[in-house]
Amino acid sequence: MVLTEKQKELVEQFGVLNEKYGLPPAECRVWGLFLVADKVELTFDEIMETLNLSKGGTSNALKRLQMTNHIDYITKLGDKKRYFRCKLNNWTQMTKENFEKFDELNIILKKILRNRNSKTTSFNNDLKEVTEFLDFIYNEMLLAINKWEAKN
Amino acid sequence: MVLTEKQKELVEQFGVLNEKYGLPPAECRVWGLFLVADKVELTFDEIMETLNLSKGGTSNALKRLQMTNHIDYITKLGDKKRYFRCKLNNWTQMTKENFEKFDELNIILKKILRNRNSKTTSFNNDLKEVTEFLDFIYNEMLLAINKWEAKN
DNA sequence: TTTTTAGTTCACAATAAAATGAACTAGTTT
DNA sequence: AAACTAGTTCATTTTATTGTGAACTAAAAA
Repeated sequence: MVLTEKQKELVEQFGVLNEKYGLPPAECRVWGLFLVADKVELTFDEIMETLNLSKGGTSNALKRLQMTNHIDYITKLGDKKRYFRCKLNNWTQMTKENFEKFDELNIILKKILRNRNSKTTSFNNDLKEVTEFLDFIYNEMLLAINKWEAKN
Repeated sequence: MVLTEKQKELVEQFGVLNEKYGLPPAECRVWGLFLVADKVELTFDEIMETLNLSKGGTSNALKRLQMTNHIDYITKLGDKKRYFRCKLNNWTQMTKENFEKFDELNIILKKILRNRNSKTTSFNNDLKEVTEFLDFIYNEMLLAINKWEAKN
């Protein structure tokens, strides 16, 4: 499979952004490839050759993308190859999970607040307000996702 | 400054969580220390000694936390030392910036969508729906933050 | 039953990120 | 001006993360 310059550029842009969130470069590129490719089903070798990855690297990236639910694969009768596909119907779920992680921080902040020395009143009040803000936002997020799901 | 076991535990928990978001361990611990400490103003040496960090490491962590607007410092007349403090009044701003980053991904997805081969109709429609969902959530987020700011 | 195909695993190499601490700067005190 | 204090910088080391490719497994074809 040959990518246009534009496709390559988009794979890299998508990659760089996701690397900022801690994904390994190879995994970002594979995910990006699925998003820009002219077809929907990609084989192991196509991915490996198009992105110039090693076998191990390709295998690892695909494994991780499956574990994180970004891709899956189908098989075809009388054909040993796997046909990998990008899943796009899981973004509300993914986003929800993102907000759960956001909430985890708040959970720790609340624990910290409960254990603080009561003498630092002003700081404690400010921290309390932060946790209330985060509670509020988290809740609004869940409402927003519900609203979207009701509409669609 | 001596931390209780509970305080140490909270620093580590806060640290591990933030490391997941890509912050260096030392920086996470310094930030955490500010959150659990029994006092609000901490000096360079207190931080360094309490967390067993090197001078360079401490300096670097403090620099980064200042750049990201999590801490600042005050000085006192006839005293060369800096008194570092954790800022808690910037969380709505921080949260807003987080959502901007979230929106960056959507911006790339929209670019990708515009460049896709029109033959993969179903995939393209799914991708379009993802971008619409992300648009919707981003917008709801901004509304939620405004709502909070109006209330407070 | 040998060979080919499709992919995984894993020891190792390459690269990148973080921490260390000695040498430095710049302000203070003596 | 010498000595001290508070913190920064930066070359080096330490540690952790990624990627590589050869050896492997397991299924299918010859």
